[in-house]
Amino acid sequence: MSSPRAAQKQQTRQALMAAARTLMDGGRGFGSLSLREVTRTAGIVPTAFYRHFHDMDELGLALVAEVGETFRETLRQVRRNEFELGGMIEASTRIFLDSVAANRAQFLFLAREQYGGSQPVRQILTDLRQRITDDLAADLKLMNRMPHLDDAAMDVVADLVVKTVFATLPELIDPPAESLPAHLTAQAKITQQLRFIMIGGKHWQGLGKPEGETGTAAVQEHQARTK
Amino acid sequence: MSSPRAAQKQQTRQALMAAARTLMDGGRGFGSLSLREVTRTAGIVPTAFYRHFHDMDELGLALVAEVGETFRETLRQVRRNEFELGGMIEASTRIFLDSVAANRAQFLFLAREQYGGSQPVRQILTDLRQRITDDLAADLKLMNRMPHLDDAAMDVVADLVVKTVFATLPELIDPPAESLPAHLTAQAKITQQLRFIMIGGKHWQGLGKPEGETGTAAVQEHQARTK
DNA sequence: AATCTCAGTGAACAATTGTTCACCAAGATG
DNA sequence: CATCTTGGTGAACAATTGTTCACTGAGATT
Repeated sequence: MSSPRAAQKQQTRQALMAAARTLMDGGRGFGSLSLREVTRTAGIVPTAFYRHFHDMDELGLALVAEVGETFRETLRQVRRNEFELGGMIEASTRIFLDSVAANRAQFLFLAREQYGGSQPVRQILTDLRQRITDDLAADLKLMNRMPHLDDAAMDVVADLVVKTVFATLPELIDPPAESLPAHLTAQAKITQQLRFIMIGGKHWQGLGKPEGETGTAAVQEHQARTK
Repeated sequence: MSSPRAAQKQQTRQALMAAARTLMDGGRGFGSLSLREVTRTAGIVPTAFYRHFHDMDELGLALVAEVGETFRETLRQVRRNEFELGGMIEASTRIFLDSVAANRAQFLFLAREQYGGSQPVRQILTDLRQRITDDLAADLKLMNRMPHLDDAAMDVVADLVVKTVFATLPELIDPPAESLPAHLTAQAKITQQLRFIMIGGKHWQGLGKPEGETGTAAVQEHQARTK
């Protein structure tokens, strides 16, 4: 047991990542953190940083990998949870929100840097999000709840769901301001929003003619115009 | 005519804002820009900065105000455009995308800083977004397209729409990577996603029992279990 | 027990930062 | 015309930055 040296190293590495997350808690963006600040917060000397990361960017990539792993593990947990039709969204949302609360600092990094980070960080975050979207799309195709949608349309739905979840992260992380306007917890709100999307997918009727709707001509005309 | 002095001042002020936007084009976050960089890019000496802004934060607030005005003006343009039922989303989307393209740097700031910025910047951006959401909610209530939704539910739909639009901004601004996977332009994708949402709102049937759906019992059981 | 590895140290560096101050000169005001 | 206002200048400052280098000493290897 004890400390086989390599363990001590990874411990310091974790301290550096934790230091970066801590500094970001104060509202700062990752890109504005200095190497010296991070080492100072982690309790080591600046030069020791280079024993773990070549760059601040590389630290950023490590943080992405970390939250990515947490995220995907949470999704595995969601998928494992067998769900009945009506309760699926509620159950999934609750599991997800619990995970966000349990790993607040990690998801804070994700929320902050998803569009703000440096180019390499943003690129790898885009990849992570794409993988998540693809997984969700595959799941949606398996459970046959949107019979009118072809695969391409299902991809668009999955993209919308993931987009919504990612865009909701800040609300879930920040102090939710105050008891919200109505009796709307973040949980209730995101649940209802995801349900709107799923219902929309379920009632989609092909080419812009959801039900007794008019306006098909306008749609087709527009699509022709933009072809 | 000529230059009444105050005009020259506002011109320099604009140069400072433009400089900040230009520097952000390189993938940097606003929070990582230095005062000296900005003045250097704007072509003035560092000390002159203080004749216009007390702070870098104050520059950030000015940038928020600018893009906020552009945004709301665009929405006014959307609202002015009389729309037929089927073509409303398409027409609105097109107007919006045109505005984003025409004011790319402004919207880039909005997209990047919506969750990444310093606390004062983020606060005022939250306010801006809330005003936009409220306006949209009011519009949705006027045109009576979702009869089953009460006002609170309509607010949630408006929030979802605005969330989607804001979260889509980065795709609209960055080089769209390459000819997208399928024949999916950004325009077509966001249009279809907004349509999913609107259809979902239209077919909403009250309390979690959208149609011939089962599962209400499961929901209650889960909620009881996690209480 | 002797040797090697390597995570962390501490001094030193050139560069850049935010902010101050006295100063200028062109436009506004009388 | 004389005077005042004020946007922009340039030198100077203490502080902080990223990176280098030679070093140490405890754990790993032999």
